[in-house]
Amino acid sequence: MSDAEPEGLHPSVLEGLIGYHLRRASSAVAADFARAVKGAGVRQVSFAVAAVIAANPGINQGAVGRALGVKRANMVALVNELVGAGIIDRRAARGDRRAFALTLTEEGERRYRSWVDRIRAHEDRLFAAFTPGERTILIELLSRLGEEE
Amino acid sequence: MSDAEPEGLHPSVLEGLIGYHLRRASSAVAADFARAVKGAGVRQVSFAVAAVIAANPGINQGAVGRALGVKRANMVALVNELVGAGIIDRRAARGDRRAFALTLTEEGERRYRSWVDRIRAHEDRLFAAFTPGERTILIELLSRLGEEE
DNA sequence: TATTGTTATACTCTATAACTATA
DNA sequence: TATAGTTATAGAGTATAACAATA
Repeated sequence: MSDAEPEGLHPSVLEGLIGYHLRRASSAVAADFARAVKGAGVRQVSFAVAAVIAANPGINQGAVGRALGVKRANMVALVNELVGAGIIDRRAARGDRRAFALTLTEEGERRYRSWVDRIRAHEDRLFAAFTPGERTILIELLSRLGEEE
Repeated sequence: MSDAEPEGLHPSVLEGLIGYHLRRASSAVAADFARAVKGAGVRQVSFAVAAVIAANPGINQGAVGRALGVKRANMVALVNELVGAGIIDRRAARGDRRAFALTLTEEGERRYRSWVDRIRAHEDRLFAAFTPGERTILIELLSRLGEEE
């Protein structure tokens, strides 16, 4: 059935562990994601940051980090990377002089949309053998796990 | 519904991407795994190695690595770690003088069983809100993804 | 006191390339 | 030529601690 034993090995305890399958699936999907956006100058995390900003213009770094489970210390390089690439704009936030308001630039909007297209194509390819119902169920089950942290 | 936006943010494209939910879920489960086995001297990967050896006594490193998607170069430290901890035994393989046959030691069998107990408890706790049917479906869907590599 | 953003740093994980000894 | 195991090393990814400015 499942093929964690490609050389005809005996199945192990791992077959019954959700964590094991999650680990394998997540790393396989991440590897295909990387192939899909190769040369586009974006990674899973930086795309996630761009997506949260796209949906919430003017949001600050800390809020993006909390939404994604990324530590504030690690947000710095991530935001610098996107600012440096001309994807996002970092302006002083009105009302809080400690914070920055993040928005996509015009160029960033275009790049972001092309990333979304590539990534949707990658998921459609990878999940071609899944029915729409199966995809929905998978997302529903996974989203019950990922939001605690 | 889903809570990737804990501060009342607008939902983003990420909500519809399986890869995103996989990433979050996998890292949340891995973090709980780490808490569950804290002090037991085992990690997700080393447990996986032990599990494959437990189910396939006499198997060699390369085969374990291929079964788990771990590069042979990285298997070395992993096997050394388990040998050093007295969990597994590394003997010359009969019939191939390049390879080693790996088995659990007696002590290793005991430790392995206690790890399995802890890990099953961790999964039962984490998936308490999942029905047995949901767990089965989740494993089934995930196992269609993780075995390519 | 708490929070925003920052720097510096360390630790883990994984990938690649080159080597040896056997097959 | 290919495979089993090894070494060395580099690059991600992520975590912690401490700091300045502001709330």
